[in-house]
Amino acid sequence: MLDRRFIVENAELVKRNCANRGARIDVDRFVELEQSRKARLIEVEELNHKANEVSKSIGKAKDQAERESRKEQGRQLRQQTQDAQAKLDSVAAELDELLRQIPNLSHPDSPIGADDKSNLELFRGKTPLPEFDFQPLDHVELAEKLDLVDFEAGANVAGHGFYFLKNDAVLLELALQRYAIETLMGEGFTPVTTPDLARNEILAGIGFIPRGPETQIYSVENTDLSLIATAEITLGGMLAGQTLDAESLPKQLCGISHCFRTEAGAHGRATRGLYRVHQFTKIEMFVFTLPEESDAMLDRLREIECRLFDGLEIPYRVVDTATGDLGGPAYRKFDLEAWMPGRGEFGEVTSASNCTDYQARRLNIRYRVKGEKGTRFLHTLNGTAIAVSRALIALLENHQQADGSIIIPEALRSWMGKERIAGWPR
RNA sequence: GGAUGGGUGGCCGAGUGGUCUAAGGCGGCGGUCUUGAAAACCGCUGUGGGCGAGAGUCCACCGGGGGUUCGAAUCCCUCCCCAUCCGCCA
Repeated sequence: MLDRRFIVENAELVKRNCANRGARIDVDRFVELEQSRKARLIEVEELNHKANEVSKSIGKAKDQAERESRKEQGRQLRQQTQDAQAKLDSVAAELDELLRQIPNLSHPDSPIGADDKSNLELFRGKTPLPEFDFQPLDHVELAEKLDLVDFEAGANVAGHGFYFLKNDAVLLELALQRYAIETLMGEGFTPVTTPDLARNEILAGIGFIPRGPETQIYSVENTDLSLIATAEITLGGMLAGQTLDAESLPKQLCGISHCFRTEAGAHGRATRGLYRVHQFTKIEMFVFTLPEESDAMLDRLREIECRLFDGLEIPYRVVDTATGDLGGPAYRKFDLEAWMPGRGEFGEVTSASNCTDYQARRLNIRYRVKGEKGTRFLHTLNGTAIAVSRALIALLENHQQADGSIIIPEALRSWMGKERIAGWPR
């Protein structure tokens, strides 16, 4: 969320930003409520002050009669305080509701537009689009012929959108994880495996809405826990409530987790195969930085993603995400979209965001500069290293051969233990 | 899951209803002394917020939330977390 005072002092800017992002928020109402909140806060503080004075005087009162009269005075003041506090609370609650809906500011270079149609292609990866001298198959057909994925069993066990990986697909998943982790460790990231569940409070701090008809989140009945949609949630939550020394930044984590998504309302749209599934494994980067370093760090995350996909020899394009497609927390977002021959189009495989202090303010993560008074909110960034299910699609479809085999890119061979998934006679 | 003991400032730790304005120590910062340093001594040293041009002043904060009371770190309820033991278990 944004700083309250900033919103009041920059109401026009915030309004314009909300419009660019397609967020319908009554910013004027917010400003009005914030002013009212301050007035009520002053009232409560003054009453508290008076009541504190009275309470202190009781201990020093000289006789019983005086004590009793002061007590009565105290009772009245406390009653008034309570009434004033109730008014303050109700204003604050409405204000907070609004505040949480206001999206982050946007980077001046982010393309302005209502949705992903306005996303701006920046450049392409090193690998050219494949040219097949045979009719290429999509990953679902390939997986079936090579016995790599069992969608039917997944559906029987857990429903549509679930699947079993089998045989070389399992080795590929492990190889992809190892490849990503080794690369990131080389970049100074600390590898972690994270819980696959988190408290709803943490989900909300990162910017997810755990309940409601539109939610992407599976929640666990009779608890305040949800299945995580990304390790961003747990990695960001790892330091919730903490104040770090500036010298300890940046803190770079990479987490392996499963990701669970209900995909509510997504039916009928790209639901074939592994593209839009309810569960997948993902290696995620998460970074806590100083504010002045977050822009450069976002570029770095994007570069790492490019290196990972160049290494996998998968063609992709890099996209600068339009304001209307940024979601709530992101200030700027770059996606990598891999070429997927089966779909005949590019499909999102990674996403890197600079969330500036938006998540840090919600999660109360601060830093302290040696010799300076007070603390400030740090910046958080996240980026996909490898989302296994979508990386699998791109790998299988781009590296398929005329004989039905799949060539394993050089970078994965040592982890995979082979250079080819054997095919079948076409 | 059950039992017991805990959670206090950057860290350790005292504090069981009213000068708590949270003792004391460690660490940190500044000073005295010294050629310099150490030691010793002296002083300062939390976070968030309100009002104020500022000096300053007020409010809140002792794991989170709620309650009792004129008054809560202290009493009550509840949740979370930590430690130890028991049970279950890969």
